[in-house]
Amino acid sequence: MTLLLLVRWPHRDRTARITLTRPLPITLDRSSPIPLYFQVAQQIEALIDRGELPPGSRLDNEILLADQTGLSRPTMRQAIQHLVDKGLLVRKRGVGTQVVHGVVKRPVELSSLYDDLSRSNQRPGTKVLAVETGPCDDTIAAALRLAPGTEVVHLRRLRFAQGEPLAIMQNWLPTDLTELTAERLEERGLYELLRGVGVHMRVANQLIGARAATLAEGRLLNERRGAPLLTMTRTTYDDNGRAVEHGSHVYRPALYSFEIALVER
Amino acid sequence: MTLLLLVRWPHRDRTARITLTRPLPITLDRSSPIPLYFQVAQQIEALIDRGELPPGSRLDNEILLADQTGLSRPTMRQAIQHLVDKGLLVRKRGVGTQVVHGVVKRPVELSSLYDDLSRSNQRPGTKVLAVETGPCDDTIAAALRLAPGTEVVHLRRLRFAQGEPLAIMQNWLPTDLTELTAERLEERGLYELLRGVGVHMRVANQLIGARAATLAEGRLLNERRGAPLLTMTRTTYDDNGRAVEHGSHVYRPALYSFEIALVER
DNA sequence: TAGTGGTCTAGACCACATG
DNA sequence: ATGTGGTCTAGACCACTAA
Repeated sequence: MTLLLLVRWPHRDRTARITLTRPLPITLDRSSPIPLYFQVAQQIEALIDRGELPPGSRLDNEILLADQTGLSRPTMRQAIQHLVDKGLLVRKRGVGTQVVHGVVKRPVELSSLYDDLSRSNQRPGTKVLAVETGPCDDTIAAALRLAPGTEVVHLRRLRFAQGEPLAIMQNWLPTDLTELTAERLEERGLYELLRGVGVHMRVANQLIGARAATLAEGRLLNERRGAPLLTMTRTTYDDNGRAVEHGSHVYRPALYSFEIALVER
Repeated sequence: MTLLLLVRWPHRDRTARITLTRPLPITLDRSSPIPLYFQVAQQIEALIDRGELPPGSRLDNEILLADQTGLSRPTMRQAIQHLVDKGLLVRKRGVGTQVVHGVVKRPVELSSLYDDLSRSNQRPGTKVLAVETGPCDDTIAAALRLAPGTEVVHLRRLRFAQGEPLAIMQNWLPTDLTELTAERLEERGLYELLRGVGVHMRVANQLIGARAATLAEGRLLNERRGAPLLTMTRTTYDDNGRAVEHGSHVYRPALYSFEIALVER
């Protein structure tokens, strides 16, 4: 019977439905400041990570899950939607919710605006090449939504990972955010410093491309002139919608790449 | 007074609060199959596009907006959250909701899994270099979650934009999805063909990098050997969580780059 | 202190997929 | 016909921000 179906609708999922015999072991702490939906999402994610919810396995439906945990349906729904947005679950109306296949590697958080390299292998090193304040040119002014010629801070840093040069990072920021010194920048990432002074970064637009290394870039990165480099320019906005940072970075592609999860909503 | 504040908390938004004098002109069609929250989101987005809600302007609070439109607060909230997820709005508890600064360019839809190049300038052309069926190697098998040696379809295409070669695209797909022919692939994108036979793509993981062109790639792309190329490998999953496509593409960086919006949730 | 968004509840009706 | 997720309502309480 099943085989016949596969022949007639060959694009159907051919893996057997894996259904848990027991309800999900979710425990809630209603006195915690962590939202209930988030507690649920974290625990389901942990189950997926530990393989207790293998790829392709089906979750119970929303209403049943809500009953089992003692939550309302909208709250349980919010938890599940959170994991759908992260690319861990897939749902289809009339069918149900499944763990997505192919979770070898946790997709990089779309939501994280952390300094790109703080998650780089082991101790990332930083050498600050320049910290200067001066009038910005028209390009930077346009990116930061400032009047041309406004004073901005200009950073130029060289990043290392495991002793190897990894990236040249240039950034421009409004002068009034915080006092940036080479010492601080060599022990903490730029984003970490900004968060530490109360800047809440919310939205960023990134443009990722490639180009050949200049001679100067090659010297800094141990590459020859003309070697391919991965480039990223980015403007970041805070929770007031104000531009707080513009960056122009180049990476050695053998040591760094961008991993992105896309989700259809 | 305002100036004093700016001196004491200099990282605050220095733009004057722009508040609309009139309620948002939202009209609803309750008989439409389009969800109400989506109708609202579309109309607010249109207002932003037309400049009637300029960058930095503040929206009324959720409850007021819900009253004005005759919707419940959760529904209005869903509409606003939709635009926050798209990077158009920014909200802060205790403060309100604003249009984000810097909307020169509509960020590319994170949600869209459309064929990368169908949005490329004007008439994109395609030359199909190969359409073959055969056993896959271990790399492809792992990417598509198939047993090694399973038969798969292998595509190799050259993309043009305005007559210029733009990208070499290789893709591998399970054989049971649809019948792919060179003719079909030259008039429609791969994703469009897949959607046309009922495949609903939901999640994709992309890895973006760079490397030097090989001699063969250079010949196809009008580049010299060693020229920098932008690379993207991707695996796409459907609404059953099944891998439906794996791609490995190289792009000429002068003609193509990736634009991405990141949103902190 | 007042105003905002963040979270949560307990229902309801509907569209869609499946058998 | 049944079961699923998608949408919607009308409230409620809380945490955070700003004045």
